[in-house]
Amino acid sequence: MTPEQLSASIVGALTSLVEAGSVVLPDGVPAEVVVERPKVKEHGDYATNIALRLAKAAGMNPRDFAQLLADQLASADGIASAEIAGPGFLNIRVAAGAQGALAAQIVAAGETYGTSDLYSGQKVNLEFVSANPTGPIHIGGVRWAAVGDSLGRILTAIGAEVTREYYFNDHGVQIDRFARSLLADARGEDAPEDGYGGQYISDIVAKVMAAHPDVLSQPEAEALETFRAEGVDLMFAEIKASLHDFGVDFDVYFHENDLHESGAVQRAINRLDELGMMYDKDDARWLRTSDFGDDKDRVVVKSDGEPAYISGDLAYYLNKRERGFDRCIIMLGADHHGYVSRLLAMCAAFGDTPGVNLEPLIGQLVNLVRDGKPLRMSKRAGTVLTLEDLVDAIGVDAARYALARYSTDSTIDLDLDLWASQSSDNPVYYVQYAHARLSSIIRNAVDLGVVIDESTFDPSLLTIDQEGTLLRALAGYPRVVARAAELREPHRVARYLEDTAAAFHKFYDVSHVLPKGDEEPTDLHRARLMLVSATRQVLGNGLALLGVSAPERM
RNA sequence: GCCCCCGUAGCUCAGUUGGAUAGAGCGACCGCCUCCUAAGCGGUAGGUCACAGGUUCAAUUCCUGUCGGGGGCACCA
Repeated sequence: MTPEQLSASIVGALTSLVEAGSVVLPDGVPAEVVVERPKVKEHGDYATNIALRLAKAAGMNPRDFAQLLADQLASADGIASAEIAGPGFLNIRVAAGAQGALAAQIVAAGETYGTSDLYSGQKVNLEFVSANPTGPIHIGGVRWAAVGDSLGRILTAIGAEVTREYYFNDHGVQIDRFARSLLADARGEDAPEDGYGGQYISDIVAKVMAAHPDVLSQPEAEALETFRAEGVDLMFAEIKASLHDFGVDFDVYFHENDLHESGAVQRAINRLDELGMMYDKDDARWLRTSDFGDDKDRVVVKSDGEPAYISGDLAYYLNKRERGFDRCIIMLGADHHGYVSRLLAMCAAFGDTPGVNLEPLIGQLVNLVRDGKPLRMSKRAGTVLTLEDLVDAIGVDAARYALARYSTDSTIDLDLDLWASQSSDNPVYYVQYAHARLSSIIRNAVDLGVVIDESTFDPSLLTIDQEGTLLRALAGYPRVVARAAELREPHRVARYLEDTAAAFHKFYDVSHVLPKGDEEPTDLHRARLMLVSATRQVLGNGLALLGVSAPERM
């Protein structure tokens, strides 16, 4: 009995009541009924407030409505009891056998347990990180690497066809600054006022000069071009490698420069022109973004004839749509939130639906703390904490988990001392430890010759509270995955795993799964082993959605 | 001035179609290993859910305002 099945039973009961004429529902019977797991054990295995919600429309007292529903439900399969409580809640207890059967279903489903087809047939473009190739990925971008990649896995789990994409800003003045910074370093000069500094600059210079020993004797413009082209390539290779080591690989690395060189920018502008969205003023070309909620119109082509930054985004968005993506999700830091309204306006100007075809997600920033004091980063001074620094300090699993377990609406403080301490304070160990314990039980079961399959599994033997709680936690997994996907909130998966790991640890503490000593295996041992197998499957599936390893031993 | 996010236990944070007695980890205190991994479990202590109104049978949740913290408001990218 899963929450979905219970929901269906309640809908069935409502339908019966309506058909019998016992109740009148002007708006019809709802397609599904939300059931929740009560916080208090006395409130049963599941509870629903559907009687409270429908009573007014039915013109009935909520408790009377609930009573009718309870009587109807009492005869339904797998339901042990349904009681009315408070103003009209319905507290439901599930028959032991009906609940335990889920364990075998999970084991049979394996890696597919929790997946669905909610987004099947949808092509989703997920753009994240997209850090400029003027330096290593710093801590701000790492949050998006962890959250974005996890969101990609979660959307895939609900059936979407996901393309992970990295927009590579290799066009514009920041690249010129980068090239000038490299040249200055090669000449032994200080970094330019608006340039970049740090050890990584010197490292790149050394590589470029090794490949082009004569670069400093080239004319200025030529030397600058050599440093630009080589430097960007080296930087980009380094970024890709860091992300790969972090478990994040993109399907497409899109170069902004290509949009300008291929004429895609001009085509996008022409399209908007045809749609009547462009106008000329003060020698510049403007897009009517204020018609679609932006504060003001935006310059697309500057008065000097150069395309403004937004022109690349116009072309890039159009390009994504032409590649067949129904949904283009872009993950941006809070320092870019001011850009959201014009992106949405741009989407609308193309005649698309903002929030559907284009969906910018804003996440708050990550602060670094050391010795209780905030750490100031400066790109110019080179005091940047990079993705690799973070991984060196706390490892990939802890880093990914730590960054993915918080709502992206919250600014997070990352205490370097705490995370570097590798202490067991980190919740990722709690979940991983549960998985390792489960794996250990399964290994021992094999050694003891205890085997379980559907034919020898008696779900009605899983009767104690901790088994029921664990089973209900496992039953909730598909819904958590669906909610995490629809709300774009991977942290829900992490929190769910912590709850489920806790339910398992509590079960482990009170019930011994395997025979002790020379005890003969019983049906109860086998039933619990099935529950253990199902739990390991769910924790493993969930950790995979976060890109965190599920260790067999710790 | 305008826009976005946040304000819940000492700390870090969960809590969505609005529900019952407010949740977890860490920290503090007291317990539990002759038995499958003690990186675990049980218990105690700790709260005006920032504040004030409003909607509702019901508000931490929705609306308005105030205060506090953070981040933004270019013919820069």
